[in-house]
Amino acid sequence: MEGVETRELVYFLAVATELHFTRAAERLGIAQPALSKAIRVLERRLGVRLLDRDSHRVALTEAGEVLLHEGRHALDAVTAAVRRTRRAGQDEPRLVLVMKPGGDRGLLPDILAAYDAEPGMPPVEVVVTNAPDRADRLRDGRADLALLHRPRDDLRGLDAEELAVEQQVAVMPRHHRLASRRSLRMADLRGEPLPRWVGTESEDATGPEVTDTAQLSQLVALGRVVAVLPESLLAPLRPELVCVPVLDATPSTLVLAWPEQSRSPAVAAFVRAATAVSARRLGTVDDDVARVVDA
Amino acid sequence: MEGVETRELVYFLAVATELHFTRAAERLGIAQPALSKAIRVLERRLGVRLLDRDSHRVALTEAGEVLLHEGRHALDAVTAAVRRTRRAGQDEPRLVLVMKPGGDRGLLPDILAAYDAEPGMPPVEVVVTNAPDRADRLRDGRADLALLHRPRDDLRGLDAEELAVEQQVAVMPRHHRLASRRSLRMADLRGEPLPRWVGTESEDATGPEVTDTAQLSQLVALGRVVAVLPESLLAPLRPELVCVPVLDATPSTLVLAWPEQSRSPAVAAFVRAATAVSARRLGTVDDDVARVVDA
DNA sequence: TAAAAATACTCCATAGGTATTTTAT
DNA sequence: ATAAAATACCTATGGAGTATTTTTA
Repeated sequence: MEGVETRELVYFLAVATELHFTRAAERLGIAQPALSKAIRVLERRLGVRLLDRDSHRVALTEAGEVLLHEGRHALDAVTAAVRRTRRAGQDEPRLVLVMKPGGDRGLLPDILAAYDAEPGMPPVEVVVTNAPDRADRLRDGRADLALLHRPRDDLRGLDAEELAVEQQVAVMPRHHRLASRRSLRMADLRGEPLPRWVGTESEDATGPEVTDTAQLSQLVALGRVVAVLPESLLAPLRPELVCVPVLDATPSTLVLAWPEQSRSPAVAAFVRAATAVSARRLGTVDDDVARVVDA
Repeated sequence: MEGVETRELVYFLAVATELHFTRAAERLGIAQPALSKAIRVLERRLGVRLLDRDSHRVALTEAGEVLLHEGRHALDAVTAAVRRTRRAGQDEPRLVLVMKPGGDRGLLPDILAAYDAEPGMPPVEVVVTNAPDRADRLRDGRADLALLHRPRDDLRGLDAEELAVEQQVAVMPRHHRLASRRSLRMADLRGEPLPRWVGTESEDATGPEVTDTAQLSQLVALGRVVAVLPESLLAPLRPELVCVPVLDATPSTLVLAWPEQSRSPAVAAFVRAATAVSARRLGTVDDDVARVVDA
C-alpha cells in the first residue's frame, strides 16, 4: 500500500517522457503489456490517475506532472545514494572533484596542497570536463565536489562556499572596433554575435554554438563572435585577442559546491582547505578586480 | 544489477538503526532470515559490505555509514514524491502551510488575502503545530510551505525567502534582578536557567524541558526559567512578565520556505504574495527593530 | 550455553512474456 | 484500416515463510 518501488518510478518516468507506452517499453527493454500493467498498478497504489490515455494519445494529468518532477528528483537521490555507497566501499576511496578546463582561477594547486596536508584523507581525483552537467554530477553521486560559477550554474540542492569574484570581460580580436576601449557596457555589444554555449538556453545569443574555450578562442580570433566571460577562463590569452572589462555584466563568482546533505569528513576537510586558501588570496583577488574595474 | 529498490533501502535503514537483525525484522513485520537474505542480496548488488556482523555484534562499515545517510535522504525524496503526487490528484488539492503558533508575526492574514486575490489557485490549509519537524514536513511532502525561523531551523534542502528580521529579547518575571535593565548581553544571562526545547539539542540550556510557548510563559512567570526569543512569539505578553532586548543575540529571521525543486505554480504565487506583503511592511518592521535596539 | 545470524528448503505472489481483443482516428 | 493500449493467460523468478544449523561471547 505504502511503498513505491524505484523500478515503478523508472517505468513511469519512461512513459511520462515518451508519452507512448510502446516506445517507452522498448526503451526499458520490456514488453508493452508489462509496462501497461505496471503503470495501472502504480496508479492504483497511489490512488491517483497519472496519465490520460486512449489508443492514440497519452497525456500527463496534473498529478502525473507532479510525479514526473518529484520522481526524477527521488530517483536522482536513490542513484546518488548507490553511487556514493559504492565509492565509499572501494578499496581506495577517492574524493571526486569536477571542474571545467581553466575553471579554478589558479586556486586549485594551493587547495590541493592544503588538503593533502591533512592526515588520513582520501586522494582527490580531479575530473576536468566541458560537459554542462557538472552540478548534476554532484546531485547524482558521480562527484563529491565541484568548482562552479555563479550565477551560470544552478546550485539548487547544493551547498557552496564562495572562493573568488571576478569581473567579466569582453574578448575580441585586436582589430575590433571596440578593442581600444578601456571599458564597455553591455549596451555597447548590441548587435555583436554572442556564442551559444551548448547545454544552456540563452536569450540573446545569436552566434555559433561553442562547446569549449579553445573552440571559442578560435572563433573570436576569426572575428565570428565576441565573448563575455571571466578573464581567467581564457588564460593564457592568444596574442591576437584583447580583453575589455564589461562594467555592467554581473560578475562571475567561483564557488566550491558539494551535495547539501553531505556528511563526509573528506568533503569537509577539502572545503576547509579551499576556504583557507581563498581567504589567503582574497586581498590579491580583490586587487585584481579593482584593477580591472579601474581600467 | 543497477536498481536498488526502495524496499531494500527501508530494510537496510531498519538494520542500520537497530544494529540488530532480529529486532529490525520485528519492526519491519518480516522474519529474520528474510531480512538477512535481503541485506546479503543488497550487499551483493552494490558490490560492497555494508555491515560487519558476527553472532553478537552488528556494526556499520564506512560504506554502510554512507548508505545510512544517503539512503534516508533518498527515501525522503521518494515518500515526498508519493505524497505530493497523491495530494495533487485529490479532487480539491490544497496548498499546505505549516507554522508554529504565533510564528507569523502578524503577516499571515495579509499574505493569505494577497494570495486569495490570485485567480484559480488552490485554497491554503494552515497547519499550526508545535512539533519540531516543520522543516521535515516540507522535505517529505507533507507540506508545501512553511514559516520558519533562521537560524533556529535547518533550511537545507529548502528554498527560502526572508520576510522579517526581529531582535531577540529576554523574557522574565517583573521582579527579576535584570527586569529593570534597558538592554542585556548574553553574558548577563550567565547562570540563568535556559529552557531546553524538545527536539533540539542545545549546548547551554540547563533548565526544564518545554514544548510550547504557553508552557514557557508559565515557567517564566514561576521564575523557573528565563527565555531568549523573538518578542512576537509570546505576544500577547502576560502582564507579570517583561521583555528586555538582548543586544548580542543573533536576530531571528522569519522566512517562508518551500522545497527546493518545487515547480508548483501555487507555491510560486504564494511566495509572490508573501514577499509583496513583506516588502510593504518592511519599513514598519525595520522601525520596530530600531526601536527595540534603541531601548 | 544462549543468543543471534546464517543456511536450507518450500511456497506463492507477482513481474514479465505471448497471444489476442478493444478502441479511436 | 491501422496503430496503440488493454485484456487474458501463462511462466518463472525471487521474496518471504518455517525449521534448522553455525558461531562466538
